[in-house]
Amino acid sequence: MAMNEYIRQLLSSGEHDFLPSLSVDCVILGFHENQLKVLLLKHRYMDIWALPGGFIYKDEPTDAAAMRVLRERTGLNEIFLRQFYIFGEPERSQREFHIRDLEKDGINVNDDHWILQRFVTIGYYALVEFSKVNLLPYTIAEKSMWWDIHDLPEFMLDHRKILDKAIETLRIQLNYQPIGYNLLPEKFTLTELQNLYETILDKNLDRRNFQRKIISYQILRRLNEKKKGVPHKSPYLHSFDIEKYNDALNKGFNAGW
Amino acid sequence: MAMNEYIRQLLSSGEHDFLPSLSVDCVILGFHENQLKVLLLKHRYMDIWALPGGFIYKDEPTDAAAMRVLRERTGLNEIFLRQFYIFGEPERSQREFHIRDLEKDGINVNDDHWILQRFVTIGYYALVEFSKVNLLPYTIAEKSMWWDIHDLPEFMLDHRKILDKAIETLRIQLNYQPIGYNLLPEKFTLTELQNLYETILDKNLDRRNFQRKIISYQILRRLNEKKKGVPHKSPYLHSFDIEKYNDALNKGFNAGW
DNA sequence: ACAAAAGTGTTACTTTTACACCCATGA
DNA sequence: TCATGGGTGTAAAAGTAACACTTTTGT
Repeated sequence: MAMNEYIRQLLSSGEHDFLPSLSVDCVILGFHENQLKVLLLKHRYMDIWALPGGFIYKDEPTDAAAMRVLRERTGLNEIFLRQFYIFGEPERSQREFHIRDLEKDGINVNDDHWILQRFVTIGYYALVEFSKVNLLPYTIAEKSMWWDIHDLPEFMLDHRKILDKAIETLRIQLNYQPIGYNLLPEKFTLTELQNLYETILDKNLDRRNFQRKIISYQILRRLNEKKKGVPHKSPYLHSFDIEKYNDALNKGFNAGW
Repeated sequence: MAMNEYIRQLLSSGEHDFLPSLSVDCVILGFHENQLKVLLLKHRYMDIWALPGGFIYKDEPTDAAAMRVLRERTGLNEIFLRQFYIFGEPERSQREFHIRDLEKDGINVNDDHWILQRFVTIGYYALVEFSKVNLLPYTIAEKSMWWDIHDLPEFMLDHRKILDKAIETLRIQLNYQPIGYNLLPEKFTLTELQNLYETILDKNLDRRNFQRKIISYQILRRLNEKKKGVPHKSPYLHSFDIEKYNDALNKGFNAGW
């Protein structure tokens, strides 16, 4: 079985290849059918789910490691990726977790094996365009799947906490940064953008006020094109003015003081 | 020489005691004479300065490690401490740095010694009440000193980048969080608080507007007491309503959306 | 023709900004 | 008594919030 082979390989070469004690975990968020989705991997023996994560090569920047994990899972490159927190509690449970799993794999490891050591994990979140993602096969997990943010399964270890922290961070950043590029398709309607905001904030916004405000940021271009095939009046399509969008990402809105 | 002894000890027991590849660095900020100050340690052979940093014990939460570093340097406990970024580039220069220094110490280490490996560092910032700090002797540095944020020396490695990132983070957080507790004495004037804001933001604020806004947050109590011995009209003293202050820390101001 | 989302403006209210005078104190 | 920072209010401007009707489209 490929998975088993993969694990054996990882276990034997990992100590040599990877930074010890450190991992990355990615909260990969996509937007689909007006709902925010997160990509999770199923544990190989239990019906619990984990964030896609991985280790860091000894000469690899941590950001690059997170990007690599992302690429491995989604096939996407150059997506929006940002570290948001480090989870550095000594998690005792991880140890028992691994031992139990490896036993079921028919693999024995020494008690001081690197995989059993404590890991500090760097949390990254990524915003991806749902429609562009092809879930790639992966050897370490049985299955990967998008989950609605409002309807989540049981999580492995503290991964629920990591996800919650990512969304909390995103919610705060919404107040001084634009969002949407990488989460929405190239062309989108203002209502779609508003739905994204509403989903992240988990509250309703007034349509006209939302439009006025978002337009005042000057990061949008209204196209001479309307969305076709929708059951009602055709809305205008918009796209981001990527230069101004990136400007806004750097400078931020709402100085406050 | 105590420093040398300390280093030998650290080098020999470190691999056993500490998480490999990971360190913490603390940006310790204090406020004094209306200026924001940062605590730096002098390198033992060169006239360059470093952030106080340290390693993480194998069973120690990363936050606790940062707190410990802080305590070792300032004698303070229970201060405001927050992780703000991870610096995870493979920094090649560190290696040559250590080799050169240890040579001067008359210490030889193997090429694969743990101290020569790549370290990912977790950046923490701390806000401390300047007047309460007693700079404690420390064996690894020749000298420690408060530096004005606007007048800084040459830094070791990428520590300048870490400091800049800490201040940038602080500046952003000022827009949705209160600040001042732990940086100001128990009783302070509104002007002192305003000076703190002005220093962090690096710009001037209107006195009346500042007061109106800060009072509207309802985190302050005006005391029936005035500051004495100042060369002009005695200003009222204020203190934080710590319950409301902490509430505000959790909930945040300026929702924006 | 009907149901449903899209487009659009105005008014009241709140918040922010800009600005100036008198007062209290120590030197 | 003088110099200096402290205390205080208001008016104009900007921004935010609340709200409703007409248009367009697919069915």
